[in-house]
Amino acid sequence: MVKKKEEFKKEKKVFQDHIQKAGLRRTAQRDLILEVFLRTEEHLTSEDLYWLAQKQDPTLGHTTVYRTLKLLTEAGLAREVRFGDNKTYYEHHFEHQHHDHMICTECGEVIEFFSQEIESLQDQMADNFGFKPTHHSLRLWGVCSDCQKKAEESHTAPSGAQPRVKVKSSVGH
Amino acid sequence: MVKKKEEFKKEKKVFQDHIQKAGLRRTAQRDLILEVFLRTEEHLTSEDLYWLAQKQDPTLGHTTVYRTLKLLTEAGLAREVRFGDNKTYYEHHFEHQHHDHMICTECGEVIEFFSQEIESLQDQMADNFGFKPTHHSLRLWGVCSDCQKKAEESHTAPSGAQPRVKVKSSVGH
DNA sequence: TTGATTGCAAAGCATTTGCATGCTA
DNA sequence: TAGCATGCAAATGCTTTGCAATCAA
Repeated sequence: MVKKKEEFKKEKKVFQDHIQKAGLRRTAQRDLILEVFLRTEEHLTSEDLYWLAQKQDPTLGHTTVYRTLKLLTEAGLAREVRFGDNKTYYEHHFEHQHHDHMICTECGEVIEFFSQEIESLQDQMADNFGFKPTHHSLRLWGVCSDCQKKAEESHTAPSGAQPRVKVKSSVGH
Repeated sequence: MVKKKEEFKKEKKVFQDHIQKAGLRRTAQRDLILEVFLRTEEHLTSEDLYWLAQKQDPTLGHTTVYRTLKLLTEAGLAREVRFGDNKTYYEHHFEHQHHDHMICTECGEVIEFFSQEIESLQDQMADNFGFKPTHHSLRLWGVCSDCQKKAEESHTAPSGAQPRVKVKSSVGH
């Protein structure tokens, strides 16, 4: 894992600025958590991030990760998302275009998508009610193309019971 | 509170059928919980429903309400919804057209809306990814027209801090 | 009679909080 | 030095589970 020194300069500045503006303090833990967050492209929970960062600083505590992720969200670097398994996931938000999610209820894969038409219709709809939207969340649950193929291949009919959503995570614990 | 004997006949049959098909048993508690649920038009939590039903049967337990709401959901009578305050709300689902929600982050009001155009675009979008959607959730958070007016009237600027979503409930405890 | 159902208490789980200690600015 | 940050343990809040007693079919 090569450390590119010049990477994430902008993001780091955003965080430093936010910390300064809020009268907070820069700490080694916050730097580490930001670094690990920026390096990881997947959606991750506080727990995921804890295990990743903990490798670099074994003294790190869960609490600090929770608190720092809130800070990153306030700074506009992260965004909280929920996929239905009752956990809070975080994704990159800085200079990332807004997008929505499709969640496969078989394998947990998360597909990001964006539709300007849907966005416009939402705004229009809100307008009809005199409602001033600040943010929104659109999620589609269903079966991704891979899992559809797998279901066809295995001639045994899939169990009728609907599985609880389980979000796939490539983060090893 | 007048009890209309002939009300909710269809819904009750749906529940009885589901119970029978699943090899379960009809009980006074389940009947009561269903009755109270059907009578209440608002979005309510298991806790809300517990307090309402508890008036009629003081021996009723929280657990039974939780379990019965799951049953109602399986039977297609109820639908789980979340508004961002980390609680599970239930709304009527049987013969109710699918709809989405706008949630006022000032007063907690929940506005239901429906747009066939948005629905179609979602399906189209899913199709682009070979994704077979089973259900979805669209929520807009923002400020309702009433709260906008109130903000204008009180010349004192509203606090900049974004309040946590608090869902209004007209259910008295 | 038999196995589903109930309600209590206890357990789970993700997240938050209190507080003594440690550390930035 | 002041007071923000940390990390542990304990608390929280919603929801689920274990289990003995009860009840529907």
